[in-house]
Amino acid sequence: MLAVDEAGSNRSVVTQLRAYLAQATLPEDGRLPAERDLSAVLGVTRTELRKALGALEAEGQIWRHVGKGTFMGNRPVDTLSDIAALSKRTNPAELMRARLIIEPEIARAAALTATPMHLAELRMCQARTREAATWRQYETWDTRLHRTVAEATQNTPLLGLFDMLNALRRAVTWGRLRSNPVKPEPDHHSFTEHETIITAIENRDMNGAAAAMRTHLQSVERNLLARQSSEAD
Amino acid sequence: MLAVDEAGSNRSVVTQLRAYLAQATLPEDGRLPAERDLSAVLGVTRTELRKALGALEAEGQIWRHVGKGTFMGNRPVDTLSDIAALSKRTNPAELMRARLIIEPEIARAAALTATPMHLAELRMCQARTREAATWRQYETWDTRLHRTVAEATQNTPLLGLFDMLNALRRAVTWGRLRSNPVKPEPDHHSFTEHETIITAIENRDMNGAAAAMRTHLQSVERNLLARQSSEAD
DNA sequence: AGATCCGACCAATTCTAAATTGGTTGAGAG
DNA sequence: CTCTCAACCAATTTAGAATTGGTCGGATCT
Repeated sequence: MLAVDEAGSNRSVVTQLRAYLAQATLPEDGRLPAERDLSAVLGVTRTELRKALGALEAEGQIWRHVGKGTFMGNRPVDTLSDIAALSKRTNPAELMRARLIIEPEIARAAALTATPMHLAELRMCQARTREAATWRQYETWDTRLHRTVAEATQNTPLLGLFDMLNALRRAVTWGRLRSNPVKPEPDHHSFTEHETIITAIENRDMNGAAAAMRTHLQSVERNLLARQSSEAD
Repeated sequence: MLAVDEAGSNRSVVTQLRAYLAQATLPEDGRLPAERDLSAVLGVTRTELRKALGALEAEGQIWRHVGKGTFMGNRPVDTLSDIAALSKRTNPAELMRARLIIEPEIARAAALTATPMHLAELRMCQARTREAATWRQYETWDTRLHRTVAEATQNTPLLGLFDMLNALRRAVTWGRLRSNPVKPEPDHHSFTEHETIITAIENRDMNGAAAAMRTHLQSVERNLLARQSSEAD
């Protein structure tokens, strides 16, 4: 009934559990048997086992989750890399801040590594956006242009990050489509801004590419805010 | 039997299909009924319908995928945001290049937005890494320190990108764990480098924070290469 | 003959229901 | 009082059925 006694009885199970963990060969992911099974193997009550597991969890040796199981090692940080979950916790303004931080650096890297093939595709996308008869077509080629910049870095992880930002953008902007059905006007700001970006990349001007991309995104942001304020547009 | 006749018969189904698409109210994701159902609704053969769908797909109005269905709009770019798929197409060197591009910018942003709470947590993580008795513990707090920098940006998408990079790192490094069981030495390069990063963030020195983070990552990279060359270590 | 229709089948994907898992509660035994 | 045991709960995984676009071969019609 004394605290010492409780600790004592628990400690024996804990040590027994520690011995088991040291000896057992558990699967790649470090998952150990279910509590019901493990209690049978160790010949202890589930209640007892759970106390011992609780102790090990408290000292960070293991981590548990309902429906998943009990695992050895550090609990993995709950990764926010899920687009759907992420899109619910953010907003267009925050997303634009992230884009302003990331995409200029992607453009900078692209200026260093772009191949003639990439440059040709950039030029083609630029031409297609000018020819676009509808906003749908414009956005198709605009998206591809920006993705080509990311591809030009020739860096797979970087391209993955860019895709994630893009997926987020679609998820966040979801619902409020472009209300304006007319096609983009020939003096749309994006045309000259795209031109500046592509030229900088062609000239291997890393700082110029980053600056041009930043300017472009700020321009897009200004446009979004303007459209938001005048609802009808 | 002439080519014109074929085109003529197809065109009628195509126009019928176009009319249906213009009139029908399809779900949020733009998915239209299954071919077997749609053919019944339009009163045409599935073969005929498929020809018409093929035409519309060719001109980019719709896109199809086995098991998924047929959808209106542009085919979504096959996003590389899947960690597992991504980790197979990349390598540690490429990943480190991406980190060198992204993480300094995260540190720069953090220097601008970090709250006293974040600074306190950074200091705590730094202390914990110094106290670490094993590499496992060291890595736990090192990881948390770097994530706190990302949290300090107070930007959800940016934090998501950071988590994605981290998940990638774990996936790519998978298999070759740290072979050295001894604890980190007191003069480990990371200690002073972390100190420089945290100090810069405390001083709201954005350029300093970015530079310190870049230096730190380059140091880690050097370390990795050295360990790789001397396999035994 | 030759195109078309029809049914069946295939592989990729989604949907659904059962099984599993850690966490919790309450009655009863010691 | 404490511990045990069984049942239950919600989160998660798993496995199998159902669905979907794509394909093939024989039957049918022109």
